[in-house]
Amino acid sequence: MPELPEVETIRRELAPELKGRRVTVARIRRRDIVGHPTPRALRERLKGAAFRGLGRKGKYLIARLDRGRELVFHMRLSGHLEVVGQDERPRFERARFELDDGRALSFVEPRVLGKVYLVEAGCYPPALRGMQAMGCEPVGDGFDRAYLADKLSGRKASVKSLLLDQRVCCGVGNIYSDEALFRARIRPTRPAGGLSSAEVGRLARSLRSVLADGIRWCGTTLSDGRYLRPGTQSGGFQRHLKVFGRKGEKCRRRGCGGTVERVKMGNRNSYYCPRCQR
DNA sequence: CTTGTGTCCTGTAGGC
DNA sequence: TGCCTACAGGACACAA
Repeated sequence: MPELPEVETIRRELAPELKGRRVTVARIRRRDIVGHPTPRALRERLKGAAFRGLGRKGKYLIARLDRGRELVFHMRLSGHLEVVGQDERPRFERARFELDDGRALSFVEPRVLGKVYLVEAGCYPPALRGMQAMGCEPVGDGFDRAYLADKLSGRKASVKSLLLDQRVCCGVGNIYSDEALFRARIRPTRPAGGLSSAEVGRLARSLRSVLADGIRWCGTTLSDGRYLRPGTQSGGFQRHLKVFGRKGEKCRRRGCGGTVERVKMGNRNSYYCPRCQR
């Protein structure tokens, strides 16, 4: 499930491949993969488009094109991007952008929940309003205790559910929110507004550090292999997970001896150590 | 406005 | 062996 560190890794590894390239032909294998405009309009407008750079906002990957346009990708749960040779066609390829060097950018998304959008920069359609409403990035400027306190204060919802809210912590998903809460020693079920100032400070710092570590290790590839880097290598952060996916296993904090538990909140799982996290 | 729930989608794991 | 169900989960629509 690509979250901020995974999308950032894709951005860094794809950028040199796309530099100076043009799209010759866009092929849409599954219509539902196109979020805006229509598959036909996207195909027509993309013909000959040149890549100018690769950016990222939260979990969105943004390819800047010529004439002020942007090709925006969202991987959702299982998407990934890779540059492949002419004759290579990855399984679950949903869209393919042939490049002028004979290779192709392939958008692979087994579950077809991901989307690709072609838009005018700064003029986003309703389908992308989530991207505009996004809050501060935990890896960027302005994400500190004061910012987080403002977002969490007075809220009765669980701190976990608010960390997943992209208007609060853009780029954070299920894995990194659980890991950040572990580092901050806070239970995911705690009402957000009930955190002390010190806890909010710890949480802000933990989010920054866990995402930075995720980027350093090129993201998290779970045993299901849902996330892969553009060269189809695995990330490395799964080796550093303290709680996520470790239900029933021993807490990794030295001298703790607790057992990781899993709670279902809404329809998603949260993992935590009941001894370390209060 | 806030909060919780259901839905999208499809491959895979696990049960029987 | 093979079928069937539950599950994964980010974002959003919608209800209370």
